[in-house]
Amino acid sequence: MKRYYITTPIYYVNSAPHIGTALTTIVADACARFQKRRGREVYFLTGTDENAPKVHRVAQERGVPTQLFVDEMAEVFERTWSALHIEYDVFIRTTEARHKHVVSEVFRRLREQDDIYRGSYQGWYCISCETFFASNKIDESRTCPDCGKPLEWRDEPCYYFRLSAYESRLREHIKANPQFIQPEVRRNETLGFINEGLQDVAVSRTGSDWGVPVPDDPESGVVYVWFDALLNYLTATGWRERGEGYLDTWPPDLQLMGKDILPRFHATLWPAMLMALGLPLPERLYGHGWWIVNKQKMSKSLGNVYAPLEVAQSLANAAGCELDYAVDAFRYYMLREMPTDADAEFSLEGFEARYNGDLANDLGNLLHRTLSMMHRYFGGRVPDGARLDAGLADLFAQQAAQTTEAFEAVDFPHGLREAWQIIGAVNRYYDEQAPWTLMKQGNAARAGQVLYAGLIAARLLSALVEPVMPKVAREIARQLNLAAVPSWNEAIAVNAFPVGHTLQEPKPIFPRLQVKQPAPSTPTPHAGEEGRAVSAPSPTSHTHQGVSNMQDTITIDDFKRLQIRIATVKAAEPVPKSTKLLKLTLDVGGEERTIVAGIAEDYAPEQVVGKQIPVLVNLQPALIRGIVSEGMMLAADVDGKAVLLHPDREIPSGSGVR
RNA sequence: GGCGGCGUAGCUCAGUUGGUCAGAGCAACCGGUUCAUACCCGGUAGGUCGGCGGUUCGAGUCCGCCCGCCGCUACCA
Repeated sequence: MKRYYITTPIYYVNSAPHIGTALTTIVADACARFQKRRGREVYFLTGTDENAPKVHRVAQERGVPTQLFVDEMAEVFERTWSALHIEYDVFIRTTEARHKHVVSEVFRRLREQDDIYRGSYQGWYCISCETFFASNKIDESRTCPDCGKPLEWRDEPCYYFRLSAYESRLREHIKANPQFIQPEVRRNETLGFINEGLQDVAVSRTGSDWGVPVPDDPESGVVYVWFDALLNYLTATGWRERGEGYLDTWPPDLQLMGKDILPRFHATLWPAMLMALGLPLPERLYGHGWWIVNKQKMSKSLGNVYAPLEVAQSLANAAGCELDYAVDAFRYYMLREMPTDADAEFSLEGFEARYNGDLANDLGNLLHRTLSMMHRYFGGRVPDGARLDAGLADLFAQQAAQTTEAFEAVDFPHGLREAWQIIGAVNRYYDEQAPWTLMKQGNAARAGQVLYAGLIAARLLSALVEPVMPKVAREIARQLNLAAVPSWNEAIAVNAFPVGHTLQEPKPIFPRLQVKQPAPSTPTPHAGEEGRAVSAPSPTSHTHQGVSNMQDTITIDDFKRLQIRIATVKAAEPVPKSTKLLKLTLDVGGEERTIVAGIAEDYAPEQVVGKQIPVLVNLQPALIRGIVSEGMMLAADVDGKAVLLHPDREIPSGSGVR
């Protein structure tokens, strides 16, 4: 029987995993675990894309041999995934010999059958984006329209893949197979892209020898990194060396990725390559949305990139919960809030709310109160005559079925909502039946029956939740004293606990996070405020807000969130095309920072160099006039004029202010 | 400009093929309960389902136009 083959993209190794790559990988892992639980044999592939010229360049900039660099980065990815409880079957690296052989062979084959032909290319190329731009798309600055970096002029012979030849077949396939591209937005987008006419794609690049050399023609450089990268999915099945054996895995059942690489790569170039090879196409391509942070895209230059492990670790620290469960909580949050069609907001507050609400109060507390009563009333043993009320049995079965359906559709937010209804139902059931009252009335038999529902629910939930929170599932099973988390099919059994079955002592899995003291009056956002917020964060800007609320008080904890340090101004220069802005280079105690300050009307650059000033250093970075401002200087505001503040005497840069 | 999508309670969002669809969760307020991790349960939301028309016996749910936001794409005469 064919294995369920699921893939993530291979990730660029020039930056560490963030919550975006974590999302794709966690979704893939949850899908893989879900399929396994349902009894399918699964083959789950992830890996790293190491042949990109950009990777080579980054390594060179850091003065590290490229192979060493990619080795280290690949390890960072593997370690991160392992820490996030990702259970992949293969971790592929495109620098592996077996992959390079596949790339060469595919290239050769397609060239022989004239799907790849020789031509030449002239145009502007962005190394960072690995993309060519037509002359009419760029302006005189000759910078990349996407990333703003300088473009290089390329004029060289090169090989083309005959993508245009597959235009109508691609369109027909997409139209005939609605499940092929999901969600629907991406499908429409892809069809739109195809309908504008597909151009042949340049599949060789000169200028860098890092990558797979064009076979039999090394003069032509290396194979285009996307052509190379997409083939990893084929390599991993053993297509080249296993004869027909690879068909136990091929084609992929589910290929997951971010929405950005779906329409033009995975949904056009990739299937066209497969058509050219005469191979079956993937069953389903799924492109999820992106995380946005404070209404902005995550980007390194904005500095709003979260590292998944740090997020989990900080929760573990704050809540006093085991790291494994904090990691699972992070997985839960990723999947519960997973962006599908549109992008979705990622926030620590949202994460904490899910943790306290869904995990501590709902899931954790239900297990805990059930086991507590079982121990208090029945010595931790399942009493005689306990069985599940029929109404609840039906509801459990129904919710499990809904969860299954949603997980199958990669709709985790929906599936988890369905599963959580079981918790609500049991809590209500407890409330109505009040086993504590039954005990006082001496009706232990009935009380045992009521609590039995909680045991069955907890057992069922351990199974339903396993794809999302594997360690938590195991811990639930352990507290229930089960040998293992039940399989998906077993989980719905309603007579799972024999009479006399002993239960472990309850232990909170998710210690509740202490809620911060709420501010006396919660400021509500006013219309129009956002428009002003984008103005340069000059030290005087808040005076324009006018009605600042004097009676608003904050807690000491609020204040402690502000990190203010004394910085020494190392350099200052006016920001071009602005009248109020100075770009300051600061020494913040061994660390150099750039900030943009709105003081140019009051101070000349040379007046501030060497000065020591207080700076809010944990302000969210902002892009101002093309400069990333990593903090905000503090100054007095005298009728709209900035007046610098200095320490009483010279002190070390980086000294804290409180 | 073209194509696609979105705009539903303070917040985050569900709402298959038009007829208990005006909902859930969170936040807030009130009440109940006490087995439990200050937890759980119940109640309270005067939401013109972005606006205006239309189709229909009946429309968040279909059609047209408009406004606002987003994505892709094109930057022409």
